[in-house]
Amino acid sequence: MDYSSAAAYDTSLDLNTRPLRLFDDSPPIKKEVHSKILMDFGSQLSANEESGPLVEELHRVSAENKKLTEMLTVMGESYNALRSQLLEYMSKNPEKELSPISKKRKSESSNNNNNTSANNILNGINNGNSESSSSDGESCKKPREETIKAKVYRSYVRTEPSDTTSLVVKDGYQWRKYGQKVTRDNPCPRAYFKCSFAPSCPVKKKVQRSVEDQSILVATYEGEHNHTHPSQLEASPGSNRCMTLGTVPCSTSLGSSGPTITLDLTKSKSNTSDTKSPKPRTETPEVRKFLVEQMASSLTKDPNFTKALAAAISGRILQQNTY
DNA sequence: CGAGTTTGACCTGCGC
DNA sequence: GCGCAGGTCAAACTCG
Repeated sequence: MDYSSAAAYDTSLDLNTRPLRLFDDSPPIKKEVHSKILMDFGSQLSANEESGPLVEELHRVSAENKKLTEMLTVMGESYNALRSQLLEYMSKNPEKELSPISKKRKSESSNNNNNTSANNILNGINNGNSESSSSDGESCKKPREETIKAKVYRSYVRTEPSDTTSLVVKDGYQWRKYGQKVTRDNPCPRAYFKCSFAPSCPVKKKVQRSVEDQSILVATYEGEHNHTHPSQLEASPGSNRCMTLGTVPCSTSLGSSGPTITLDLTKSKSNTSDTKSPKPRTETPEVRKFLVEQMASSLTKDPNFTKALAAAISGRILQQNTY
């Protein structure tokens, strides 16, 4: 694959890390790397061949990328402001709901669309790629199981639009499907999975296509895994690989449906460490910086991620060429 | 043959 | 109490 040609395009994968602004004070690694690639590529180009139009295109795309980055930064700041307002509000009014959600069970399915007004805003900013809902709307679920206290979070995975039947979200864990149901507010069936990696693992997963965009799979996880991540036990390379990037769980999959990179940004810490407290992030700037560095080094060192990145970039290039 | 999936039946909670 | 809807069970089925 010709990686260098990819650099002339917008290679910034929308991994949704910036909008979430988990690491506010972190150095803009992606931007630096990106512009370095662009610079290297640009100098190579001008030195090796007089491809003026290409250089022009390079500059144009570079400027566009910069503009988009700025927009993302602004969005991220808005998100942060809203988020802090929300947290502030919630800490002041812990007993109040943000919106008059009825005690109806339907809140579970409806929180796809109309959870809370504040969450709606956050989701909008977040673009719905990956979003935390640990302050979930499922708390009014039936109290039959102790999972009522289990953490609920959700991840969004974009799939090939043509693939409207598969309800498989590859997150590295082993899941056993135990049921499927068509729910009222979504014509697409919802699939129920249990973690089959460890027999005693209480984690359940519900996967359903989004009503608005059926190419998006909404995976709702309930509970916490009581075992280590399978990829940590068997680090065998394969078409699917899961890894934990520092503290950000992430999975990449290179299936026939194209590369999918899922950053589980709903968990800012590792599975084992965040089982207790869903409290807001309190990392110091130093910690954040460390996390970012760790994440970046994990990314650059992992050959599979490089592969996935290359595949994603080529996919994007093809996509752009069709416009 | 075992593991995983499918699917209809059943259970449970909630609103009326 | 009844009906509705979400969640779960388990027998039948499929696949490697």
